[in-house]
Amino acid sequence: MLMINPSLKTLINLAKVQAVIARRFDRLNMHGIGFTEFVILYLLQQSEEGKARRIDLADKIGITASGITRMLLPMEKIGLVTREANERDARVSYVVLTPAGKQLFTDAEKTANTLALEIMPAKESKDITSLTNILAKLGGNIT
Amino acid sequence: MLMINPSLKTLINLAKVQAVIARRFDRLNMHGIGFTEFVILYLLQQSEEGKARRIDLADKIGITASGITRMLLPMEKIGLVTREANERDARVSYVVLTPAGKQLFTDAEKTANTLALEIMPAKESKDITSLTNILAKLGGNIT
DNA sequence: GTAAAATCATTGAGTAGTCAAGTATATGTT
DNA sequence: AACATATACTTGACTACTCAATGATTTTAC
Repeated sequence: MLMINPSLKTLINLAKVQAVIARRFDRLNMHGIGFTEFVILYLLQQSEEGKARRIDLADKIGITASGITRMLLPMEKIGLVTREANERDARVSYVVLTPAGKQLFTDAEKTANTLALEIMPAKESKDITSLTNILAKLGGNIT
Repeated sequence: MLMINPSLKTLINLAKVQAVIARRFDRLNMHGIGFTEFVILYLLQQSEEGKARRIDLADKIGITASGITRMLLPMEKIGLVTREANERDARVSYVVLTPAGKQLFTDAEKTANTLALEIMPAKESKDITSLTNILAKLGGNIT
């Protein structure tokens, strides 16, 4: 029985915990969207102008450029976001939050908050702070 | 700009960090296996008899029964694991680690350990302990 | 000012899962 | 003993990504 180091063991548990949590969120099926889509709406809503470059969204949520293209396709189709060109750089295509997208986020946010508190109750604030700090060191920089 | 609660924000960062780490592990392409397959080999190797029920493996790594069936198929095909019946319960089919599977784990473990230490250096032992404890509360019970 | 290198986004092909439904067996209830 | 419920696993159909390659544009270096 080979031993593995504590770092690796921790990363294995991180993967497990995340898998279970992700499934719980996705099963909520919040107003028709999944967890990643919810995070995209959150980031757009939270940005100054309600828009962002595709590559920046991808980096923030930790998926690839290809992944963001594919996630956004159905979201554009159902009208949660639209496309906008950048006048100074023709390579860039902004993702813009629509009023419908903003409204859906507002609704979904309530459901998501409830589940999040079920998983990590506010009274565990020490753990929440501690976890946030560790995740920040690991690249979790979403504010 | 709607605020979301700290618990939810933490879970969003957890998802991001995990996505990035998972991709790093999978890109290693450790001797032909991915991260989840590595964890399956680890759990089998670490078990008393080098075998486990499918459902128990699934629960431990946080995927569904369906998911474990699909993960194991190619692993059986390349001979890392085999199947064994349970005499007392015909519903059960054990997953058994083969010598080839054990050998591959031994090799892959070195690569995985190195990357894990790159992500969470051993000198951050306080963080590792702290993260392990928090993950344990969230259901991360792999030892 | 042109060539080389970098960046942004998309596409084709594939993988690692999901859920819902189904099969087989076992267990609990009366 | 019979019937209902629960458990273990698999399958069909799907989703949410991945990588590698490509096209288009911009930036950098000479």
